[in-house]
Amino acid sequence: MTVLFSRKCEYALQGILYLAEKQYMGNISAEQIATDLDISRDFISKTLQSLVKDGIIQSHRGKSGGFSLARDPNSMSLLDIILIIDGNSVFESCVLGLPTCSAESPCPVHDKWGPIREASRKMLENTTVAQFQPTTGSAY
Amino acid sequence: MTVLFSRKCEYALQGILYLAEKQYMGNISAEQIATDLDISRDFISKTLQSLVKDGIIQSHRGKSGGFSLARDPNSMSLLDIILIIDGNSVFESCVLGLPTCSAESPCPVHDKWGPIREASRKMLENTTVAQFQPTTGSAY
DNA sequence: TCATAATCGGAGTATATAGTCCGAATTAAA
DNA sequence: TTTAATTCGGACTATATACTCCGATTATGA
Repeated sequence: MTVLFSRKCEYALQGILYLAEKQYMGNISAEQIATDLDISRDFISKTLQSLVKDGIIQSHRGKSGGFSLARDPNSMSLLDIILIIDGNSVFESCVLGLPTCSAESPCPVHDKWGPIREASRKMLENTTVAQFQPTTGSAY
Repeated sequence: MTVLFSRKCEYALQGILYLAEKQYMGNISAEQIATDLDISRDFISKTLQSLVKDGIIQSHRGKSGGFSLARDPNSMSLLDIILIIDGNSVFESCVLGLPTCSAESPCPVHDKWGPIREASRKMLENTTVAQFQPTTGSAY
């Protein structure tokens, strides 16, 4: 089971952080990414293709083609990626699954969960893709 | 989509907190619970049945039968229920889904996620079912 | 210009989770 | 002892997610 994000989102985050790490190498093939991350080639390929549509990464066909980052890593937070793929339901939904839970009619743990949810959101918002580029010292 | 727990687990938590709230009334029928929580009768029934097997709640068949808490609400934390139904993978798995992530070979957000994970765990551990009984002042 | 290496994209399969249906067993009370 | 109300339990269906397959398209470089 996943923790907070869908499997697709997990793979997307892994893929993007990997691309940031290898950005200086230019285009990276799906084959290469699949091998290094130990994910099926066809599946990571599909996931990355949808990120291309979202404008997060670039792709180039043909010989010496592959994937690379499309945006400035400094202005791309993990939260940005998560919102694009999973939406913000994880930051809005009741942790007990009560559809009626809100500030006005809170569920039994609403107030206790709020600060934790905010902390995770802030953490993901303040973590940029750039932090995983080799020059800033990553530990892949 | 769910936030942290499986849908089954969400329903179980809702059901147990509801039973704590109504404990003084004795057995509550699946019909009644389903109506009040707005869940399908058959489905909440199945979920509660498995909680009976786990020893968390009691059931009684026949006329005026129904479900009630089996344990002392003071010694039953939300964490206990979650561990029984979903296991502890949510507190152990890498938030990015990397199978190799650990303290020795941490993923890029491992250290940032750790404290948040611990905070949620503590919150759930320190929240007992008893806190939702009418005498202690609940807000259903 | 041709062979090769790569993404693209659509359609399909697999699996887990979610949810339903209904008859049998059980119990309380009239 | 009969009736009504309830859980029990097994089999079934639906749906979303995860994942695969493969031919078409595109680009590079010899």
